[in-house]
Amino acid sequence: MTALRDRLTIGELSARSGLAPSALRYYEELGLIHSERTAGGQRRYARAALRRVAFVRAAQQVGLSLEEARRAMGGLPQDRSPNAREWARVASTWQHRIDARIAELERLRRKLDGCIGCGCLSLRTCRLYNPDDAAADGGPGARYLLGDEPPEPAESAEPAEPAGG
Amino acid sequence: MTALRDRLTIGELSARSGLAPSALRYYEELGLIHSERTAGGQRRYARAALRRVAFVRAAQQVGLSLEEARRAMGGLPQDRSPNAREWARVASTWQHRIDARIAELERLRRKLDGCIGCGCLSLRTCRLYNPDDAAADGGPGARYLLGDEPPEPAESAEPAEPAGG
DNA sequence: TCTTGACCTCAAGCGCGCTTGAGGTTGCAG
DNA sequence: CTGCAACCTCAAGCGCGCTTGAGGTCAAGA
Repeated sequence: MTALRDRLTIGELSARSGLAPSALRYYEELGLIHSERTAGGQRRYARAALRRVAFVRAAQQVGLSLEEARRAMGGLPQDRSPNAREWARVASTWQHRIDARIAELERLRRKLDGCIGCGCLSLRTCRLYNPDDAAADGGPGARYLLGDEPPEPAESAEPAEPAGG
Repeated sequence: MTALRDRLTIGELSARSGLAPSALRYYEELGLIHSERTAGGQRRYARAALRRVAFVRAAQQVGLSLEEARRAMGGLPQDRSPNAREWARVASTWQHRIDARIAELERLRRKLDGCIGCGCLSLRTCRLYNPDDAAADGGPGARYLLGDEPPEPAESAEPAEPAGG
């Protein structure tokens, strides 16, 4: 097997990571992974590259761009296993990212839940469900289904009755 | 105020939704929202468009494409409030999406957690942390940090203790 | 040694989700 | 009626994350 040397060809890395060679070259161009070259100019990857690729994919799942992933991996060595400290630091950054993302989704979920369950299906009183006339607060970008809490109904153009749950 | 008619201009919808007019025109082109036109050809939106836009943005948060969002809103009327049944159906589709996404993230989180906490920081025994030598199973795309469970180390192509130094 | 598939570079292209710009029209306030 | 901001269409462009293709080289098995 060509695979038994301690360096991987791009084809091998591709097979193992599930990413196309073109994608790996692209990652390398962006500085996400690193390779050495044979005398003839072909890429050879250290095994650590496989972990880095996995990292990048996971990063994308959490919503990071490739550039952000690159920065996130700043503390990880290119061709060696990271030590505990390095790993812990990077991973903890992640936990926060992930937690934030989960919280965001749970907020969204609860809002949809509440909307169905709050008994306000008359569609006039539920500010979540029917926010049209209390909008334009909180500056551009306020969208209830996303992060923002509905504003107090103070200057709303429509009579709002608190949605009893 | 120009806003008090029951139809919104694109500028008003833009201000209230936080999206640029160009984005709204684009959404309309894709069939995500709908407008009527004045005699002169300018767009006028029903208030329901605001809800639809919020919906789209939320959909994007959950990871849907605009096309998927369009399909997801298939059950919602263009220019009036949806009824309970319509809403419930659409929203429940969402719950599943959101739940799946959350589960995915929690899986990822737990893996990172475990990696730090499992005591395997020798970096040789932890298959999550150091999966290089058990990879290439599960077909292309197997990446431990994502959804896949690490495979049993049985038929691995390599001796478990390479990587000298 | 020869063969052949895997590899190389460079440039262009694609799909998504918009934005920008040119060139022209509408509609409301004054 | 006039002025001017807001609107219109259409076409092109952008950033991201890759893929595709042309044209050529490398390296390992027979």
